[in-house]
Amino acid sequence: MPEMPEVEQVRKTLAPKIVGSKIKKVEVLLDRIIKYPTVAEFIKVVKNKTITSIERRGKYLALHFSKDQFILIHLRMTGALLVMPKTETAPKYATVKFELENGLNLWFTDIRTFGTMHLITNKDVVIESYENLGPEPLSKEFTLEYLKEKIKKSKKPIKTFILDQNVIAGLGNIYADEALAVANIYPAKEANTLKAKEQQALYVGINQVIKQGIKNKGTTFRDYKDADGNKGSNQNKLLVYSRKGKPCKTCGTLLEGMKIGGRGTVYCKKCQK
DNA sequence: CTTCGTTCCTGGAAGC
DNA sequence: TGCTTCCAGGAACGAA
Repeated sequence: MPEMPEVEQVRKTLAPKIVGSKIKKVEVLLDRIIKYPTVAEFIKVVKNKTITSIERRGKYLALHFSKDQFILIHLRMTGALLVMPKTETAPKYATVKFELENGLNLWFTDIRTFGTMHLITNKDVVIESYENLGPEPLSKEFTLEYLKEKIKKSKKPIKTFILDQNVIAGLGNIYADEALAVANIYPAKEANTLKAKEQQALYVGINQVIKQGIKNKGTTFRDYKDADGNKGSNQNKLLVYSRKGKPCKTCGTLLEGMKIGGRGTVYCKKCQK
C-alpha cells in the first residue's frame, strides 16, 4: 500500500520520464477514477497540456501543468503509475492512459480501483482532505511541540491518531505500526495519556521509520511498484507489520495482532506499553 | 466539535 | 482438489 515513502519513490522515478512532455491523448478506461470534473471535461482540459512538474504532498501526487492547474492523484491501496513505451499493450488493471509526446505512455493501473484523480484548476474546487493535510514527517513544520499540542487534545487510540492525515500527512498502516514499535508504545493507548517521554519517542519513531522507508525505496507486499516497475526493499526491515506470530526482533516474544479502528495492528506485548 | 462504524473493490489466503 | 469465506486497507460518509 503506497504510503508517504512509496509515493515519494513513485514521484522520483516518474519525474525524469514525464516532466517536460506534452500529453497528446487521454483515455479513461474506468470512469469512477475521475472524481472531478466529468470525464469528458477532464479529457478535454488535460489534452495538449505539458507536465511542468510533479509534486508530492502526503500520499498525494500532483501532475502540474502550471502553478494552479494540476491533476491530483491518490493511489490508495493498489494504484500504480507506470511508464511504458507506446508500442507496449495495456498493462493489467489499467484505468487511465496518458499518451505522451515523447513516445511513452503513462498508465494508471489499479486492482482494487480505490485510486482517484481530480483535476484542479484555479481553486474552483476544494479537496478538503488535500487542503487540510497536516505537516509532513521530516519537515520543519513537524515539530515535537506541534505533536504534543495535538496529542493532548485527542482521545483516540494513538495509532488511529497518527493515521489521521490532518494531524500528520503520509503515515499509513505499515509505518504507523512501525513508528509505535520503535517508540515502544502500545498502539491502543489513548493519545492524551502519553507521557512526555513517550511523545518524544513517538516523534523520533515517526521520523525514523519514514526516513528508512524512503531510503529503502518503499515497502512492497503485494502490489506496490514504482514508475520503473521496481519493488521496494523496506519490507525486509520491518519490526512488526505483517509479522504477527513471529518473534519480536528485540525480545523474542511472539508478536500479537489486534484490530484498532478497523485496521489490522501488530505489536509486541512485552516491549510496547 | 469529535469519534466510530460502514462502505467501496479485488485477488489471494485460509478454511472446510 | 475445489469450492466458499474472509481479509487486506485510505478515506469519504453518515450516525451518534
